[in-house]
Amino acid sequence: MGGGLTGTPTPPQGPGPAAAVVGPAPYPAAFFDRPVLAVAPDLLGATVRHGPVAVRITEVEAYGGLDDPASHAFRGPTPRAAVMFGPPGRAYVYLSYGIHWCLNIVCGPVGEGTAVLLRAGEVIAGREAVQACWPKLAARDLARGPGRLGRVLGVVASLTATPVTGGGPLVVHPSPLAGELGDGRGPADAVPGAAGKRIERGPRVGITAATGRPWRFWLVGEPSVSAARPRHRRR
DNA sequence: ATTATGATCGTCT
DNA sequence: GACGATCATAATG
Repeated sequence: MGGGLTGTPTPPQGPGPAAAVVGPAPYPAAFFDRPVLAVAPDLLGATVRHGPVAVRITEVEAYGGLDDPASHAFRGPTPRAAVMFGPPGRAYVYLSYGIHWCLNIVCGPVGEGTAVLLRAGEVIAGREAVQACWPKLAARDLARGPGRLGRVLGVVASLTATPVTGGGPLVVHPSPLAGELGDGRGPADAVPGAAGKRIERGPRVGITAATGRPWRFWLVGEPSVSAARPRHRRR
């Protein structure tokens, strides 16, 4: 894993309502209070939970602050982007193309304005209910793409600015054993976090500015990551 | 297989 | 008033 903070974090939370949830402790705010380019790859393999649904993150993008023309924070703390300049470890939710609610996690110290966009993942809890809602989608496609990921998790505007470090409706934590997916993999095959997985990086997608920055990160070999699928090249 | 287009609305100019 | 950090569907090779 990366340097320093990626080990098992010390849970800052005492017992409370959130303690009833079984699983690893959430990442503390200090995990997100680092350069966004350090946090982004460290989030690969982590889990986002909202109610009964949990997604294991397989693809992310880093967005900078005033220095990143592709970032919503580029124009400063406008009403929409103000959350990005707030404390790290909180959700930044925005409406994409008038249709899709997409989820970011704010990073860095207050005033920096950086965040990680969660672009794709694998549904590892609540999958039956999710599948029932979108029966035409293959399991690997349920949370593929930021719009679908947000949709599966039930991300809505009111979640913006809520902490993901515990005590809020959204929680990000180190990935538990993936065995609960029930897709043939037993707990013995489960991979905690991104351990054993290769991480690749490349340009961000869907943007028109700063396209040269390789600020997109993904787990190699994950079906939910479109870039991981070898493109059939014509001869 | 790839390409084109409509949906739909908050945000910023 | 224009433009998206996108997706689903339809048309076409």
